[in-house]
Amino acid sequence: MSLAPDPLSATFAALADPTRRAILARLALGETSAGELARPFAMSGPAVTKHLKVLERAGLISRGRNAQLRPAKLEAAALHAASDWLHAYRRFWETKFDDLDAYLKRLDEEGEQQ
Amino acid sequence: MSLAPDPLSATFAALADPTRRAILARLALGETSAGELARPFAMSGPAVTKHLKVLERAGLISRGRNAQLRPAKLEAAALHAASDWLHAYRRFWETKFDDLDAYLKRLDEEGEQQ
DNA sequence: GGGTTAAATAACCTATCGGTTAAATTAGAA
DNA sequence: TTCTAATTTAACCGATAGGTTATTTAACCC
Repeated sequence: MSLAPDPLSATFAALADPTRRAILARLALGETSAGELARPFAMSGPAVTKHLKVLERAGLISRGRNAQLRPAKLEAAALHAASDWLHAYRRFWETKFDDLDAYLKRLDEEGEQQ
Repeated sequence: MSLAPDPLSATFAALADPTRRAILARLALGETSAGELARPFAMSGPAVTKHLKVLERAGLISRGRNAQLRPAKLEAAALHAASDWLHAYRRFWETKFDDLDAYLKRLDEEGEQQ
């Protein structure tokens, strides 16, 4: 069994996967079953089960029970904690936008990547 | 070489490590060298170099040059993008807090009736 | 009970992560 | 040039991540 990381690390790690972010986006529209969540992805059922487990351990979702279905529901507290952490840096990017030199350099570097 | 993930995934993955978040917190106070960043951690130099590389590939920092030193500097744009993503869910947890607020208010009013 | 459907578990595979030590690089100082 | 300091690169290691297929469990329906 893996050692439990701190909650914030677990949250950011859970968000670091586009499939999981898509699942959260879907759940923001309302709770739904694992099968329904799996449908849009070219991915096996067990893979989705694993993603849901990661999200659950990060506190980002909770699971319910409705006959054979195990609906997943968005739990926003962990998102809130992640947002709070980032918020501490907001001051930083708001005050640094007048750094034209860094801006142009970044644009140039991004251009080279493609 | 690893396949480049999408930028948002790279950012969240970079934030999913307490050492790297501590590095960013230090850099929010001002740019500094790799050695200075390594000092508070019980960790070898190469390990810090790797963390800095992860942060750099995520666009969260940039590196400079000052003699033998390679000062790292916080780059806030990627943090901004991550914050924007989370912001889309703000409505969700704020609604929940509104619900809680209304619930407490209702409890209070019901209490007054008795 | 027997069949069907939804989901989870088990076992496995490959790639990436986070660390190590040892060697190479880069730049200044004597 | 030679020495020294800061950092990176190379090579390696064990653990974790993200996927697969096959099997099992859970709950409903007849």
